[in-house]
Amino acid sequence: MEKIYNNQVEVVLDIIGGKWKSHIILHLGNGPVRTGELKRLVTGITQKMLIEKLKELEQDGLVSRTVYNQVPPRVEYSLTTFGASLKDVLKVVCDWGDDYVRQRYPNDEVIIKHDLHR
Amino acid sequence: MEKIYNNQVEVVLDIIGGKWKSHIILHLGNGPVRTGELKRLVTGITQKMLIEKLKELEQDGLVSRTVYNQVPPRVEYSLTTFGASLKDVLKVVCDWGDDYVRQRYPNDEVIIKHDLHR
DNA sequence: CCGTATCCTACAGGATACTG
DNA sequence: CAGTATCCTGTAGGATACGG
Repeated sequence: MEKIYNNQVEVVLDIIGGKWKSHIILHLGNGPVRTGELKRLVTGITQKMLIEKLKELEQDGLVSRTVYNQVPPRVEYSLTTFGASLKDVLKVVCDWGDDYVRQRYPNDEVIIKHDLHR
Repeated sequence: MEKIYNNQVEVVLDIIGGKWKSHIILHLGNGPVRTGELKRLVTGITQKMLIEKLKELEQDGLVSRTVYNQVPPRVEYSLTTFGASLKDVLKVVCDWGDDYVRQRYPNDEVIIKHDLHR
């Protein structure tokens, strides 16, 4: 069953679109992160959404999941090569978003909670 | 009333997210386009969605709308400076999406209807 | 600590018909 | 030709509770 997109941007939107995925990817930049730590980093996300989105990112080849057989359980997530390259692209997007907000909303009408990349 | 985002990527997703906006922006690249022509270019979009998304893009400062007082009515849309710069960013996104699809789905499991930028 | 299962709600997106 | 007004539906996302 083929997937059909109008253009390549839609492919990327399908991968990082929605409320949480970009935030997750940007927090996976510095090496492996445990599930609980990630939940703490991605402010406001529920466990259900975190696991769900991580699973989707894994299926799309952007995130790898490592399980350590120990008690208590330990699971770590990190970016794959694909994920890392996408993160570089997101950096470009971030920079544009930054300029956009600064120029268009110079008086804090728009608030960025986690000001990344600058 | 302030808007709050987790990161700058969300700002951009708010602007170009959804099913149609990226497609519209990419088609507004080559100068002004009339409404009807745009509807023809953006395959499958309904009139309601087209107008709705154009209005949102205009409010976000990415698209400008020019009305010519004549009969029959003539309305043209084009990218603003902001819109044009965003289009350059989308080009980077497109390129990544292209590589991604080529490497991960080399056998046409994924189809791009409008193969842009290459 | 990590993941799953239910249930629920809001809203993006679509079909269609109408106006100037 | 360009735009508006209704009505409808699928699904992303959230609250909550449970299990290994």
